[in-house]
Amino acid sequence: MADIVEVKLIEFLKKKAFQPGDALPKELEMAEALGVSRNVVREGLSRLKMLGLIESRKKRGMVFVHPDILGSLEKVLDPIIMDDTTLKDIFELRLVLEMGLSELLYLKKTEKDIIELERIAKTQDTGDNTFRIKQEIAFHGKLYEMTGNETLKRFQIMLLPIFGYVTAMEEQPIQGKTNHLDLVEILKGGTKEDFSKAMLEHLAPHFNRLKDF
Amino acid sequence: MADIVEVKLIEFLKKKAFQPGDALPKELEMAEALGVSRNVVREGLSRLKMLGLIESRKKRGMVFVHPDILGSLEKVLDPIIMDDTTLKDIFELRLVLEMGLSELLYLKKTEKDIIELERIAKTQDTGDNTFRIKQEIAFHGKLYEMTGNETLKRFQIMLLPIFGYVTAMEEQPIQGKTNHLDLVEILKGGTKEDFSKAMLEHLAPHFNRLKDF
DNA sequence: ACATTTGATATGTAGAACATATAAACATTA
DNA sequence: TAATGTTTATATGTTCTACATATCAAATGT
Repeated sequence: MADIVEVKLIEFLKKKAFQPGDALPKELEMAEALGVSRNVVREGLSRLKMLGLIESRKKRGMVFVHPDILGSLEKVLDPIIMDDTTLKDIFELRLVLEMGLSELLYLKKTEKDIIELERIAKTQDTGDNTFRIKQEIAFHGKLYEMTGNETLKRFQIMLLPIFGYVTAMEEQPIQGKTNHLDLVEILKGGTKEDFSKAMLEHLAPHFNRLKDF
Repeated sequence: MADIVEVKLIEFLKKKAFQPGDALPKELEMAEALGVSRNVVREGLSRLKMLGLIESRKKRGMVFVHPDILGSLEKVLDPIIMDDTTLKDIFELRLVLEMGLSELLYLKKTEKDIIELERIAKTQDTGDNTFRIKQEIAFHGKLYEMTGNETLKRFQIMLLPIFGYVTAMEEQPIQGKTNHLDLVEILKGGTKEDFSKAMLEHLAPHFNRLKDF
């Protein structure tokens, strides 16, 4: 019945429209008000703490903070403990994000970004597989970074293990016929539509993989 | 220091490669093994329970289950308690998803889906604002549903309040020059590229909104 | 052979006690 | 007076004990 307390606490926070830094009632008061032991209240508070909704400071009490919405997701987004269906869903989600990025990229890209992106793309692709993956991560990570959307970027980083897990299943990595340098060239002078098309070609091997699931 | 216990428990789960249904050691054993009181262990377990990593049954003990990765996100994804930057990020994320959907849609769409989608789109648009929003939700919700990706669909549902909150800021709703029926028509006979373009036009008012933040 | 009772066991809840850190009030000194 | 050091009250952190409750499993009775 700590679940109930948890829900009530969250409702309480939303209802009162707390500002960051505002202090919550003390544990004993809550326990009394809800008719449960301090122990149960602490369990509820502990969960909110993990969700990043509150922080506790001795003597001050619990204070409300703006939640770190991705914090909790981070803890469970691990391919080892996920079921296969969700794994596929997440893999697909990543591809959808990647495809949808074009519009934002063309809104926000700067000269400086593109130069940096080109530098990353030009890094020699040795035969080493772990290096290739690193380079892949760097390039696509930079794309997300260019959007200036921190949440999006963090989300992408969290998705990497999933991506790695799925792609690691195959021995011989299949390259799309459009590579990173092609993408950079389009970003320099081409249209959004060209970029979308090129990105699709670049991701084609992954889209094909969806059918195997 | 329940944080430490939480991390250790999660590590433990990942390390042991638990199968769903497997029982964890009992609370007292863990407490002893970790050198803390049963209370602290319970706090940690309580958090895992909230993350959907474990379920507890009396006498049986705690059993591992495949996590509901979006469950925890659901609890904190509320515009009231989010900071403005994150709010904008999430709003943007939704647009990115919507734009990236085309590829999946063209992979998975069926005759039946399109008929249903057309039915939704044809529902008369009365002047009523709340109705218009409902209809908007129904249409775009159906698009996500058509992908067959349950995680994606759930995610989209969670994003709705954010979308509603942001769009509610303006009094007079601005319609894009491409409407739902146009999109359906393209889905019937047009190409992916046409669809992407049309979707962009449809979402144009929202993309414009990004500049105001 | 089947239904019932009983007991053992692991989680759930409660309450008291003490530890610890710290904000605020108070006292001390230059 | 202002700066600094000390005390004190207080809210969270941790531990321990006791009991409630549900349920699996074995013993018992029909």
